[in-house]
Amino acid sequence: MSKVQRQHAGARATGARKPRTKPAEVRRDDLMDAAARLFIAKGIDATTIDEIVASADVAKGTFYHYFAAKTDVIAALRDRFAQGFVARVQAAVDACPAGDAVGRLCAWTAAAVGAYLDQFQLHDIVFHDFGHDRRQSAEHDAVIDQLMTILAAGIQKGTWSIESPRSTAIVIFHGMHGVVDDAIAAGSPDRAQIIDTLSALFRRMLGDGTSRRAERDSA
Amino acid sequence: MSKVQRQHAGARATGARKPRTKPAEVRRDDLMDAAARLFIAKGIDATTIDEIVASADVAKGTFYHYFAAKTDVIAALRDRFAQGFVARVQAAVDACPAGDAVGRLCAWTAAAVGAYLDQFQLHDIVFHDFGHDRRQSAEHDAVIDQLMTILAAGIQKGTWSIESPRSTAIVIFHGMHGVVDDAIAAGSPDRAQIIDTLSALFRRMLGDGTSRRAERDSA
Amino acid sequence: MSKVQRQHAGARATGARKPRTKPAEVRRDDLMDAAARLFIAKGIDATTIDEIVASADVAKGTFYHYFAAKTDVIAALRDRFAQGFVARVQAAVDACPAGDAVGRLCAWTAAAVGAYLDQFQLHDIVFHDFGHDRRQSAEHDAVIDQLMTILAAGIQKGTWSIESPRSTAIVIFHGMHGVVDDAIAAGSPDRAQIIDTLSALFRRMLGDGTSRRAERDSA
Amino acid sequence: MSKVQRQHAGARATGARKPRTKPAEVRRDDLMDAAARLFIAKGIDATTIDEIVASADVAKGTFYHYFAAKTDVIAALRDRFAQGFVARVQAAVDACPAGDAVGRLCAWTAAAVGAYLDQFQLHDIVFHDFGHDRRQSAEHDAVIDQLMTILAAGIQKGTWSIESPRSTAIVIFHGMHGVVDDAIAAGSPDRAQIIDTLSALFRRMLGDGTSRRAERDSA
DNA sequence: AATGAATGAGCGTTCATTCAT
DNA sequence: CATGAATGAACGCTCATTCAT
Repeated sequence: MSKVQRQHAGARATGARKPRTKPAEVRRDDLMDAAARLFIAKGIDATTIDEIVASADVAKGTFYHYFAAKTDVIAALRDRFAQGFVARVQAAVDACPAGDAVGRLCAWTAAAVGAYLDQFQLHDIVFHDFGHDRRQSAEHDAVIDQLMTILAAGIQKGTWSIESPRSTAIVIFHGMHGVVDDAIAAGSPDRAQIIDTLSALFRRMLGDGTSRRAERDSA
Repeated sequence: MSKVQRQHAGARATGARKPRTKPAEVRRDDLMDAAARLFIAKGIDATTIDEIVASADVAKGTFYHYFAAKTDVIAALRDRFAQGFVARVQAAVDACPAGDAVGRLCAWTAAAVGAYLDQFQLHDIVFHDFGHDRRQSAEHDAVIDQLMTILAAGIQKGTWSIESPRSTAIVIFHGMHGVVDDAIAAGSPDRAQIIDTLSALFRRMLGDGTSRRAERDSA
Repeated sequence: MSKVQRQHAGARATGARKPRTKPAEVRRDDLMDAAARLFIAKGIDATTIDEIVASADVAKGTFYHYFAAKTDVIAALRDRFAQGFVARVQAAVDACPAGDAVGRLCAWTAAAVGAYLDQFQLHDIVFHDFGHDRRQSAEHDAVIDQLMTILAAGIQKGTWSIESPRSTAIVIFHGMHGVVDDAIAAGSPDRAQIIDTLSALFRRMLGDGTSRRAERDSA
Repeated sequence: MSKVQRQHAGARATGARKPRTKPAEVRRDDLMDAAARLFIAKGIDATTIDEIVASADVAKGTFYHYFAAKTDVIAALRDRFAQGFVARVQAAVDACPAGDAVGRLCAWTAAAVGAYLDQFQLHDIVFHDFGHDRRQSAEHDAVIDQLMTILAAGIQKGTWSIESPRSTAIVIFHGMHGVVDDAIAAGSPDRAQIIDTLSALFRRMLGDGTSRRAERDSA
């Protein structure tokens, strides 16, 4: 239906509207930051576009200049999150010598626990309605691949012997999520302890000779 | 065409409406079944009360006789699901001798994988918006307790030696979820293989002498 | 997106909301009447649902209880208009003896001019966006059929001889519309004169012996 | 994906944007052509300025260099259409000897049918929301005047005797529109036949001796 | 127990128009 | 001439919930 006739009585009336133009990237980030802040604080559904634009200090139309729909910001936030997570963990892993499979897995565990603990609120937001819940996702796949690469190196060196690297990687990733979630739910999570517990479990699951010997020795 | 015309055409044609009274339990289950069907088919938010009552063939007001709000059906569905899941798994576990910790864990794994595969769609629905995502939930706690009981028996018998039974239980539970999810996402899940893979991983993680010996023997 | 949480703070807050239930037909007509009034006064696009419900003194939701969308009222109004037009004209035609083809055509002309003059504003509204403008429509077809029936009777009796009854009927119908539109545009339309002028033109176009003889005589 | 990303990718890739200046008339016509194309394809209301400028390959602001508002393009399109229609028909009429009233009317009918069939889609667009629908318009008046001039010549020569030339002209014009519309709606319109049918009807309506004599002879 | 008409606050989205560059 | 980021008023529509019958 035609809206031509009544369009824009307002814009004309306001008068002093300076464009306050910013580089597109900055504007876009402003909007994403504002959205993330509000989504975490009150949830996605309870956050209105009006609140987002108010928080980013732009007009409503500007939001739709950068995002086609509300769901688009969520997707953008998800991409940003996933990229950051993988990059952060990878950096920690790469700080270990390429040959030290056990060290790299421990580094992965420590970095993943840390990154997840630092960002779990945003994580919950951006992965809440995505795809078939937690089945299938870019972040998920990237992390699983990351883990499988570490496992493959250890297997090749003979450090570990596992039949299904993919399933193992999945158990590690989801186990990590579960244990951290449990710690968050319980109250004040102790990072060092979570990392120790998980590292021990994972190394044992991988048939790590070191952990087995340690057990035997301590027995 | 307005909704009213259709409704009225029907009402008028029938003449005297019979009360069609059903036992409360049946009505309630009808509504829950209708809701579950629709929730799975189109998602919770996209399902309206109108659709639920239409599917259950009752009037709108009837819905509010049995549930105080839309969220109540979800909660009722969640309880029904959780009870069924735990009961089904427990039955399988109890089919193993009380002393056979390894057997009981394998039974748990097999039953949990089976139950989850059979119900994952409903699972996704009822746990989607619950609490802080997957942190904290009745089902979760019940299952973790169930697992911890199995682990405790094995630890006491000396079959397994683990430091953090709770974390171990969580890794098992979430690992199972993750691997099954991955199989669902991949296409046609092979139950037997999933169960074998998981059982092997879990036994190794528990420091199961049997699995270790098996490894050594095969080496 | 879920609106469950914020739903209906208002309904609860208002307190005293008496249902003021009316028979569905009456409510529906109230809404249609209010819509027609506003559509004529300010145009369809400029009329908001808010105005319609305010004018009909019901809540916004009530509108959507009876009509699925704004376009639905227009369609309902169109049906009501078309039925009324055809019925009114047919009644006038049927007041003439079945054998008097000329009389029936004159009756058609007079009644159509009258009905159109009485309702042209609503006519403009309801047929404005319909189909391919004025090509193809239920009302159009019904009226053309009505006219063709009259013509067919006259042809069979030998009163008229025309090759293309359909085209003739269309010229009559559209000619009538055009002349009445012109009279409306010009200012105060004189019904009797319009009817006389049109009747004379149409009878001549039909090769009406009467009109031809009249011409010859007056010559 | 946000619009901005796409836009920027393009803008950035191109680097220095060439001014791509065109003569004002050409730009204006480009915009009108783009608008006409889109209006016909999706309707006026459904066509946005964004789409028009995208189709004409200019920036949004450029549109407002040439037209003060969206309605202005429609008006410009209407003028262009009306001028073209009248000119085309007039040229055909003027190809007949000034004294041959019947020939000139036939020429008018043939040319009008042809022009309308060639342009009915644009016709529908530009006259859709104009004035009181089809009552009153520049094109309308110009065509009616054109027809009345032809009729006046025939009346003066004694070829025709009609009391209300204006009403007759209107019936001819609207009758033509109606019959062509009907043919369009019916499917593949046969121009020659439409023209023959209309010419016969119109000549009879005008009391054309030729057509009357032809009838008598064939009887 | 069952019905279904009525409610109404609220939100996402659209898009013509402006103007600094 | 040309650009395109920014504006913001306006509106259709949804749907959980109530309550008189």
